[in-house]
Amino acid sequence: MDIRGRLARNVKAERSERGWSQEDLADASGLDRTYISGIERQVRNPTIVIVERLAKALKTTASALLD
Amino acid sequence: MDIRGRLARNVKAERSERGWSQEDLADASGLDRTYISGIERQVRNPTIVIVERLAKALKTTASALLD
DNA sequence: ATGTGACTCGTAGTCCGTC
DNA sequence: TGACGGACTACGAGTCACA
Repeated sequence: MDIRGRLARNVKAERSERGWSQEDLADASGLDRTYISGIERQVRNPTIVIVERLAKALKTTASALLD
Repeated sequence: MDIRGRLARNVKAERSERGWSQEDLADASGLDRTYISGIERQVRNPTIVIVERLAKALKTTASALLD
């Protein structure tokens, strides 16, 4: 599984653990809802600054999201 | 320290642990020497795919580089 | 051996939608 | 609720000459 797959898996896991929709995460992170969708479908290659924003919204770390 | 700072610190640490120049890392990762320089000076905001390439060249993980 | 500015080109990331 | 598309702007990828 490549790095995009791992990010997708971890974001989905953290998000549903909170019972959040993609839109909830979009609001919490200040990112676009379609962009969250793209990350989870592995069609996006985000920058590390974006991964950090996701991590903060999900109360975890960038490292954990890429594990 | 933000995520770019942590990446810069960890790349520098792993690189000098191997006694590698920026150019050695550039060769091993297939990236340009000046691009490596930009990452270490925190003027770049690389994508996760780039971080993965650096991690492989340094025989570590993307997670570790962002810790 | 490294820092830096400038550049082209592709894609990151946003916003509007429909299904 | 989420997949997916089109159009758009901003910025990252990748490279060079020079200090």
